[in-house]
Amino acid sequence: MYSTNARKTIIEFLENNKHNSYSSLYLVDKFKDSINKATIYRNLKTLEEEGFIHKIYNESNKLYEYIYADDCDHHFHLKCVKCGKILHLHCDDADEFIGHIKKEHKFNVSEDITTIYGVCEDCLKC
Amino acid sequence: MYSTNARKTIIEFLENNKHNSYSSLYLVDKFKDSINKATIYRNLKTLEEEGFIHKIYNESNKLYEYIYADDCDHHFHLKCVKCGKILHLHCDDADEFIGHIKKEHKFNVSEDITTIYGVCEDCLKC
DNA sequence: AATAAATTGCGACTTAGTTGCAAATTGGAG
DNA sequence: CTCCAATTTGCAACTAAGTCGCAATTTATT
Repeated sequence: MYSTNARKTIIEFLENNKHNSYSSLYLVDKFKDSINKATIYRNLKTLEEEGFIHKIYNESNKLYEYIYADDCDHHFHLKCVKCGKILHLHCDDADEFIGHIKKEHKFNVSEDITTIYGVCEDCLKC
Repeated sequence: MYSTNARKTIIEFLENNKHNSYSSLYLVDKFKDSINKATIYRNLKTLEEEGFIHKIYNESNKLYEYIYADDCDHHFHLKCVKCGKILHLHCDDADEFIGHIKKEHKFNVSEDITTIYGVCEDCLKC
């Protein structure tokens, strides 16, 4: 994977915003004057394939969203539907829950492609 | 809500296929000779607003999917990424897990808009 | 510096989903 | 049953996120 200006810009932005997810559209708009949208989409695709970022499923079902993959395997993501913030659920209770679903409901959960939606603490006050 | 032929056809189909989800595109194609696609989308929207069906989030992030809402509130849906089958997770362990997330992780989970992905028992054999 | 491979920009394209509008259908009041 | 307003439909044009082919540029290697 070559290190290009476009790629560096995208990675730098995502690295500096690990706690939120950023939709493809947000990135396309943010860098519209410096990086072509096809380039952004191609980079997001490559970065995901190489494991640098994770693609998650947007509740609007319209946009791709990405989070910087800081060792993002094997845990659920909690996404606040109000502010967009992502929480990484490292938690034994989650493992137990998954084990229970496997044993009692005969279903093998894939944490990595599942996003749990809800409202975070900060947004509950609003 | 008026009872029209188009609406009756769509409801009947969804009622007879409660165990799977059907994407908007599937319905558009299935009834392409008898119902205009705008009518299908408008009906899906109306039916969802009235609570007859649930819209869920497709892992491809490209298509709307719907399940017939047979008292579909307050539980997770498990969706098999291989066959598309939906399981309705009525389960105390889920409630405990949600309670734990609320208490320890300060996050209020919305079960109704969350779909848990994985592989079902049947597809595990393949 | 030369070269091959990877990447970019551009613009045209694809396609799921939406919208405006006139025509048709529905259901309730009289 | 008939009339009428409200709802729904079909159609075609539109929107917009994302993709693709290709020529031009950039990158890494020797």
